Amino acid sequence: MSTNPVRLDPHDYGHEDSLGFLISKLKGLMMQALEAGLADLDITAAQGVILIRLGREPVSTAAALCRHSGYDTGSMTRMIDRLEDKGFIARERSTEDRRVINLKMTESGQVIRAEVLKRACEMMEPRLEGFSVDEFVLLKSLLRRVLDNAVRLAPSEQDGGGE
Amino acid sequence: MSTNPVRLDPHDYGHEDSLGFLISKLKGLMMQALEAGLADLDITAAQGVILIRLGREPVSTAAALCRHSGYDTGSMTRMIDRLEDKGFIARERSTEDRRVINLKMTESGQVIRAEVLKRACEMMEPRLEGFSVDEFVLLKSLLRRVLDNAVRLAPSEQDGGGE
DNA sequence: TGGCGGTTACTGCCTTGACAGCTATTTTTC
DNA sequence: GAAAAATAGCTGTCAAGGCAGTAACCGCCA
Repeated sequence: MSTNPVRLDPHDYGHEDSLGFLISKLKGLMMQALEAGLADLDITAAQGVILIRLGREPVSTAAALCRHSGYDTGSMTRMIDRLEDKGFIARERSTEDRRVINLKMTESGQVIRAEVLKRACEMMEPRLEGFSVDEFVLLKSLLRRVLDNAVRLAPSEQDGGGE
Repeated sequence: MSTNPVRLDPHDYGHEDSLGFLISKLKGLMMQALEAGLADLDITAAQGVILIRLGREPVSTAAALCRHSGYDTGSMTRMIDRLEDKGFIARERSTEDRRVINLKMTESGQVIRAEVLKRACEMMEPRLEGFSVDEFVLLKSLLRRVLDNAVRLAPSEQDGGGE
């Protein structure tokens, strides 16, 4: 467990089969496809992802979204501005901790979120063509292990996902 | 092969174990780690990736880099400006096709590229802790299959990787 | 030969995310 | 209880990528 059998050779690394390339390219294509799928909703893929995340709990905060998404607080403030302008979420100052602003989804936000989620699945499914359920679960578990390593090695700001 | 056994339920999708989340988060952490690893070289992770790619062939063009990386041509022009300003690559108008500007790595560019590649491997290896070589190969092959689907489904601009 | 579509590279313009600095508030420490 | 540290959110500034539009150029086909 503590020894690592995978050795990377700089001479072979950095081409089209490197993990970094596969991950980067896949992320880009997925976001691009989601962007296109949401175009008629007047919402960007980045905004859709935040909506999906925000809707998982009844109330959340900007700081929690930052930890989860990797945005900094300044960027998140303006992201929330955009979603608030569109009427999908509402700010509400906390009475328990007056530093905190609780974020709640509006009714139209919940409607949009459900539609975004549906389209995200519709976007992803054809990209899993040829996969069995077992393979899909295996892929996710392998990625989870790399991600856990990456989180553990990151300088700080861990967020296991629960928050 | 043509039927897809993986069905995604919007009710379950979009959380911390969804493929989209895993890929996005991993990409972000990897780029962030590479960024930190290259800081003292006065080069960004994005620039390093372009250098790695560019160095794989003796001569390439901006358009080829665009197809490979997903950047648009405008962004690539300025990316090349930055790398040229730093003395890592040189522009040279093609005589065969006068629309084309061939990109060549300078000597210092090749030195930097080797160092970037070395540090990229050093960044990645600890993130593969706990993986056997077989598991690593398996992960990449699964990702390659999703990526191939994603490329096939993208509106256009395919680039199998060879070019 | 000359037009027409496609390609290459470049340039404004805009959006958006990162970084640093700030205020207000809470928590910790003495 | 007061000072110090930490946290939450906001603002200014900058860097960088996307999009649209442009000019030069190639290949094709009549």
